Amino acid sequence: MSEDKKSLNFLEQIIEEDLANGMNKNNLRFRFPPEPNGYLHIGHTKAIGISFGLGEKYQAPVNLRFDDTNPAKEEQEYVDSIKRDVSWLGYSWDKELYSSDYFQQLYDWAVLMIKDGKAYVDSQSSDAMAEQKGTPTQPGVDGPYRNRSVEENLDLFYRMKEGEFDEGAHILRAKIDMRHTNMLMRDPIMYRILKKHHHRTGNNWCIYPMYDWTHGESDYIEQISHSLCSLEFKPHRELYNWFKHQVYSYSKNTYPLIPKQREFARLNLSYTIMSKRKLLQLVQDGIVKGWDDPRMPTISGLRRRGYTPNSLRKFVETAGVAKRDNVIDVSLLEFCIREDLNKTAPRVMAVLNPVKLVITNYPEGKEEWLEAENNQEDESAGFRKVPFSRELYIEKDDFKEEASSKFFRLKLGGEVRLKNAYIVKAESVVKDSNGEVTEIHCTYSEDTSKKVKGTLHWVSIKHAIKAEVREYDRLFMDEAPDSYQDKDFMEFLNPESLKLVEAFVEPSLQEARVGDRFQFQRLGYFNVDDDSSPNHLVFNKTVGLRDSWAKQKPKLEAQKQAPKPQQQSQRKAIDVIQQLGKKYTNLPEAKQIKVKAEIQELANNVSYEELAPLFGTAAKKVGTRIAVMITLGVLIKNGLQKNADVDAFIEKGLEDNHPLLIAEASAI
RNA sequence: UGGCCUAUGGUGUAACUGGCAACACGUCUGGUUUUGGUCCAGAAGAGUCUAGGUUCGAGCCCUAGUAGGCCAACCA
Repeated sequence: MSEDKKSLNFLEQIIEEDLANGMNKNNLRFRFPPEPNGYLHIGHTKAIGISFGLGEKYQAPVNLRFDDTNPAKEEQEYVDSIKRDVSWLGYSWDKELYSSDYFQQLYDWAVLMIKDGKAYVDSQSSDAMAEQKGTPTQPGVDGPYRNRSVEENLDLFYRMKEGEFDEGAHILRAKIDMRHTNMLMRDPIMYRILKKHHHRTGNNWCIYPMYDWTHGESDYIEQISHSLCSLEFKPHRELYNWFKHQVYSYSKNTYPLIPKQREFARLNLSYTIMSKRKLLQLVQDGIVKGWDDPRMPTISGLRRRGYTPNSLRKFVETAGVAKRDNVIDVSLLEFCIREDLNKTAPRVMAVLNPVKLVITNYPEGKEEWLEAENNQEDESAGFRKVPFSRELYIEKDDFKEEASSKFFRLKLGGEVRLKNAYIVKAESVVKDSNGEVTEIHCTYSEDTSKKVKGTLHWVSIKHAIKAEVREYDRLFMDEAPDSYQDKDFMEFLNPESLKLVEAFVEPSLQEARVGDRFQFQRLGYFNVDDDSSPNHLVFNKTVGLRDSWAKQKPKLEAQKQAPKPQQQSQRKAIDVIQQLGKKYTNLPEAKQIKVKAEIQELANNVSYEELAPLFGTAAKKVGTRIAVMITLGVLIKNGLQKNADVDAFIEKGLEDNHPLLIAEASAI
């Protein structure tokens, strides 16, 4: 019964408020309005999660509406991919709609606005209009066509629609205010002439409505209650409302509800770019193999990479919703997919970088099929058999001739457990002419009860299947590749974002089908790529396992190199005092006394020069000021001469209203 | 020279609408473990951008400043 009340994000709070103020819950309705001019990416997943998530939370319908008002850029391919991605994420829309469905209604309203003197046809060049528009800091001026008669406007607009004019000859503008502080309100364009084929309306129209004139009205027609979009549309809200009020005055009987636009910060991911234009460039320049290349931050790319819908939904949910710019660390994304796959992915063994291991006391020709647990996190996953024989592959990294006790893996004379099999002891190695280890000779023991520190994965050479493994690294080497004004994001491309590996996998993987996900034990999560076929298996590395050994290694090496800068000079006394001071006022009295003694002790190692800057500590940081006061007391006791700064600081302390500070000040 | 928005540990979000800052990721310890994974236990890390003000009391309210973002496409 204990509904753990999670705190609401600001959008949910707005909705709760509206509900509390009398809005009928049945009137709640949301929409996700992509433009079909590219593939959806992880950033869209946030927008999708917000609107569809709200729909689920309030059991309200959510429309999928394609904002298709620019025939020059939009294509059916993108419509299809978007629908596929949204469904794959596990959301279902109420209606599939298109802004282009509303072209006639929009046209009719525009005519009414012309009649009301709220819109006019402008016939200047775009340069001239840009000139008159002014700048963010300078007001615009009225253009020469602003006061055309209603008749003339009506006539010209009609003829625009009939195709009598060339592109660019005329446009329809709303008549608002050329001096408005919001540039968007300076007579925004409503229609332009575009003699292009539209993916849905064909050649029916040669005038197309602009975003601002279309988007809000589409919301209105669909009676969307809350129209949620990203922050860069905040300035548009004023215009959104202006247009809405015009059409409301024409159609309030048909469409009684007025939608409300609210804006949230879009999602940014470290080491990736999110701009559709730039992603398109990666595709067109052949940097990646397509929109669904597993290195792409597109939903289709992540899907192919092996990400699950759950992990993506969890990710955007965990990232949260607010209004400040943010950059989310990729480690959170990786955490989410590991968390999901850990519970569900069957474990198998695969060796990516093999070295041969020969068990000299295991009979040649013998083979055993040993029992292996599929997933210790999931009892229902059951068991499978894996073949064992005299000659195996293990990872090169798992063997060293000599190593410290921190190295839990195999070394000469050392013992290690082979996962699901026996314990082996390395006896000798065979090397090639370069000194590279080509074979490790071991002996095995059938006593598997012994405690050994390390466990290795392996495959039987005779039974192993060759497979192609594609290992991915981040596409960009900079945390924010498109944040530089003087550098192009392409400069940061990681030349090693894709590594092809010929791997050996256990024979059970013969049955693996495209899309199947596995954990290659001790390595990471992998899925079967679309390119895979039964006689040529292809795996993508979705993400590696957490690897605290990889983190440990550089440290150990660093330790070896630097012979320790002996007893790293401890923190300076003044810093410790400052830190103790911070919490001083929060401590129980007994502890305060102890801390005070500690400060006094430390104060003996503080110079006046170190202390003086702290006299300027902000008034409300009382704790710090008390600590400084105590320290000052010790310095004076040790013979420091008071000066004007000291007196001023003591004076200020006496005037304070915190009793502890006053006490310390007057003690001096 | 303008308008709008934002500011809380390294990162992201909270703080029941004014009661001495919580959660997740990340980092670090230790334990368990036939994955150096998982799991378990714990730690470090923020006086909430700055300065004033209101208040018994401010991360929340007010004022000013600072920093960052957005705004001049016949794109969405």
